[in-house]
Amino acid sequence: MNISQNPSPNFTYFSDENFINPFMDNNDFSNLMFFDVDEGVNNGLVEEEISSPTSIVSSETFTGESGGSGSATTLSKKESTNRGSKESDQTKETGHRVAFRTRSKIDVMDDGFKWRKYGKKSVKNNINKRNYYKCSSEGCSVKKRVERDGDDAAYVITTYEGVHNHESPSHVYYDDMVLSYDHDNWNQHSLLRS
DNA sequence: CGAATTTGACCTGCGC
DNA sequence: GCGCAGGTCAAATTCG
Repeated sequence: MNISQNPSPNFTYFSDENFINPFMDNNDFSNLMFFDVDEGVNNGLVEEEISSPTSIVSSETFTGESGGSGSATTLSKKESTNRGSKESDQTKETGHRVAFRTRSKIDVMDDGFKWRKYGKKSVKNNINKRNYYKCSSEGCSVKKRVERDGDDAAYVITTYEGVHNHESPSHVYYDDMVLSYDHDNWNQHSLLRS
């Protein structure tokens, strides 16, 4: 498998035209989009701005600060689904989720992190299979889902869950973009940029 | 031969 | 309570 994708949930990358895409050969990021995966509300698929290049919809932390509107609720519900004590604690700390859709010829993009595939499933409303990956780095429980858009197979929807507790093995592309990233201000960043 | 992937089974939550 | 859907596990298989 290929070392995969991106957005180390430490992201800050993909900042508009400044984003240096390592896989430009296979992807058309003119339609890259970020989704606020506040599932249940809009299913993460914010169908808008397709015409505007690299529109960042939003990205939020799930670490339910009491101020959060709906996402906190969603998260706690999620957490309860964790089996027993397995990774619930970890998930709490890394309850960070981001989804984005890219127009790509390949399913799995190389984001510098190493992922191990642990599942594959066909989902409703999508003839394509959804693939499940975990960060293969020891102690890092970040997960990723990758699926082709059911409406337009030219697009790949990637969802990251959690935050890497380590740096990207190939910390190359977005070096200076990531360094100053501050979780708590990510929203502001995206809002400002957009 | 060890590591990674595949894939069917199993588990859990949710809606009816 | 039941069935469906999504997510994860783990044995079998494939790959380097």
